[in-house]
Amino acid sequence: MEEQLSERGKRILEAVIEDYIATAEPVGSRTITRSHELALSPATVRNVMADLEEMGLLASPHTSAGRIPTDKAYRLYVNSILEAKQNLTAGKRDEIRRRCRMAGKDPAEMLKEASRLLSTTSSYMGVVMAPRMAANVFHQMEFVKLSSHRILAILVSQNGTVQNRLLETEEEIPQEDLVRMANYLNGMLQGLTLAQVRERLLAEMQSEKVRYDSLMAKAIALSEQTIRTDSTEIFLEGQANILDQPEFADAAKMREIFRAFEKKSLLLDLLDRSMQAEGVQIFIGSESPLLKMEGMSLVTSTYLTGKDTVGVLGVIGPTRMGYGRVIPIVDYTAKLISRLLDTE
Amino acid sequence: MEEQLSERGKRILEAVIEDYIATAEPVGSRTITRSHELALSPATVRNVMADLEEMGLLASPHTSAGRIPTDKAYRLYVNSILEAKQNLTAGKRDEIRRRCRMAGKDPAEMLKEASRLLSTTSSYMGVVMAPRMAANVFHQMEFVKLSSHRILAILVSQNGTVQNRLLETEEEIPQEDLVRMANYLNGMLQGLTLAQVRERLLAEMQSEKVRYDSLMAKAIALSEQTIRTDSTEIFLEGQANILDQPEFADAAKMREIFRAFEKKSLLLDLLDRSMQAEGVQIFIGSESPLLKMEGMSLVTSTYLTGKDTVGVLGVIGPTRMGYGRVIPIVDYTAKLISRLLDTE
DNA sequence: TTTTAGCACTCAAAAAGTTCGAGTGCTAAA
DNA sequence: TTTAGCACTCGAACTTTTTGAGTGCTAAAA
Repeated sequence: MEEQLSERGKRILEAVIEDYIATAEPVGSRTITRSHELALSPATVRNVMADLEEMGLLASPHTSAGRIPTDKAYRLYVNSILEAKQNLTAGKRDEIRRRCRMAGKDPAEMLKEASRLLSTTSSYMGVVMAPRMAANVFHQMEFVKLSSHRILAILVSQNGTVQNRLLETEEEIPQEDLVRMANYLNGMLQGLTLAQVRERLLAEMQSEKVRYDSLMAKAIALSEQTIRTDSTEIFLEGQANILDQPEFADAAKMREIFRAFEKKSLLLDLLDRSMQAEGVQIFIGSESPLLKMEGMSLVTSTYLTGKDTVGVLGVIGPTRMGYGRVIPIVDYTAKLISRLLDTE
Repeated sequence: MEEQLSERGKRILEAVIEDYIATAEPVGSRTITRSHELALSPATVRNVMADLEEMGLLASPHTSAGRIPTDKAYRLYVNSILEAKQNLTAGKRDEIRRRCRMAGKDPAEMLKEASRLLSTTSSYMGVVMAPRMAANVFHQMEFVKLSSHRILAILVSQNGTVQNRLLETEEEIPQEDLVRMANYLNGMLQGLTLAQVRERLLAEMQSEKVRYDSLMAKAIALSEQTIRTDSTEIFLEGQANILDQPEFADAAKMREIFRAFEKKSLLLDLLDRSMQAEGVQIFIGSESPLLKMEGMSLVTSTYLTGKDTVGVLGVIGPTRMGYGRVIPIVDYTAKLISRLLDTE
């Protein structure tokens, strides 16, 4: 804080971070002079490291161990990476593309595959938050009669998402009425988001003209029932990957983490927050409000359909994560998903 | 083997198993005389235990530790439990019923909830294998036109399962043709299982009469595309529960287990096998062909719709599992699910 | 002024050594 | 056939010792 970070300090800090990322062991002055050619003696490095420690960028677990980067140091490091946007190798890019394509057209399927993909390519956990149902744009609605009192309502959104709901009706509704209802609704709701659709339906239910037309009243009641869901889905894959991280080797820690992720609501908060801003975002350990996230970081990026940010995806790993490797993966995957969702 | 198991031997074996289940520690002669009133001295118990060891029912980790039951002993124990069918407390039964009801009508949703339920009530892992899609009975099929070249095909099975598939067509098919196609198919396929449907469609594609009717040819081709899935879904819940089991406390073991369950195919084999016979079945540790199952047991029961066994559900836990508690849970849940699926 | 060599010091982790006690098997008496 | 008694075993837990990577400081070299 007090003093400005010198060029040399920066170099050494980077070296510490990189070594620590690679080994998960506190790194000492000796190690650094060997692995990064800095043309400096360990003693000098020690002096600099002491300064860095004072600035709150390094910490020593105990006197006679090496030092480890603090969250603040990671932040600095990550910011410098974000500036110098790296690119993926062509191979990686191809792999990602290929696997996303494979998943087919169903958006949910595709997002799940993306999550799996993020986890395998990063070797941490992959996470994808599906677009809020309410943000989807209405495309079409159909009612299919299954038996005298059971109707299957089908709601198709413009991005290709399909929702079904089985409805039980009091009285039998003839097939041709169902068709008329669908036509009427399709005309009325064209191009609205599902959130708007909902509002519209509720308004409509109050209106005079509907009171006198029991068929329309029914139609509206039915569609209101159909649309009454807004749980946001989260795909979390590759949890087993974090078992390989040495920092979580002990059983108690592991348990804590698994328990934390079992409740997806915590994760949801975090992802929601990263949807506020566009593009790649990074939460490092203590920066996150999620208590149990101690020792973990989250790299996310938003994805869009058209011009609207609709969802967010990313990678969760230890704070000591290969950011340089992970950031481009997340970035590229988000862009790809945006493109794939858009062509629909 | 050699010698027949005496009544007293049986009592003592049971005592060892129960203590071991409760504590996960090797149990010694002393402990047993205290916790189960057998009116025997430790020395006598020791003698009997030595016999049991010779019969391959007990094993000692080392000379100066107590003894632990072998898989063979568990088998014996479990068989005697199975005979003396225990019942659940009314409270537990109510809870299970309540939670299953809550899940609503969608079969997939219900099975997932059942899996979660099995995991929380047993405090091990819950697993449910959904009915093979192919075993479902065809009820109805509809085609909904989304845009000029995109059709949404909807397949409804008699148990209420709905499948959608987006199809792209070369040429535009008018809405009324789609309706005719659906009618034709619905007539033809009524009451067949999806497996039979598939066969029928393939046969039909060859037949003369279809060759000359391009509309029918199209219909059949489309529906064939729709039905072309047969992945069996498995719901596995409560994995975090096994982290609490002391036998899996060390990190390496945990990792192994999580990795094993990540590939659901292994589990699928095992569940498939337990579908061969009806009712509650138990696989104990080494009896299972699944290598990684070392130290784990599986309690399953089949569930039915009508008279046909369609799926299997159960609990996976350590070999040292509270069988007496788990077996009735699994049994009751399977019966309940059968009933709920049936009323549809 | 900055860098480096030298040195005493620290402290966790690994290795080696102790102690403790639950549990065993055997023998001989009840 | 059962039990009391006893010597013996051996892992778990605790202590002690050793080791070595790493540190901070000082004083000499650049």
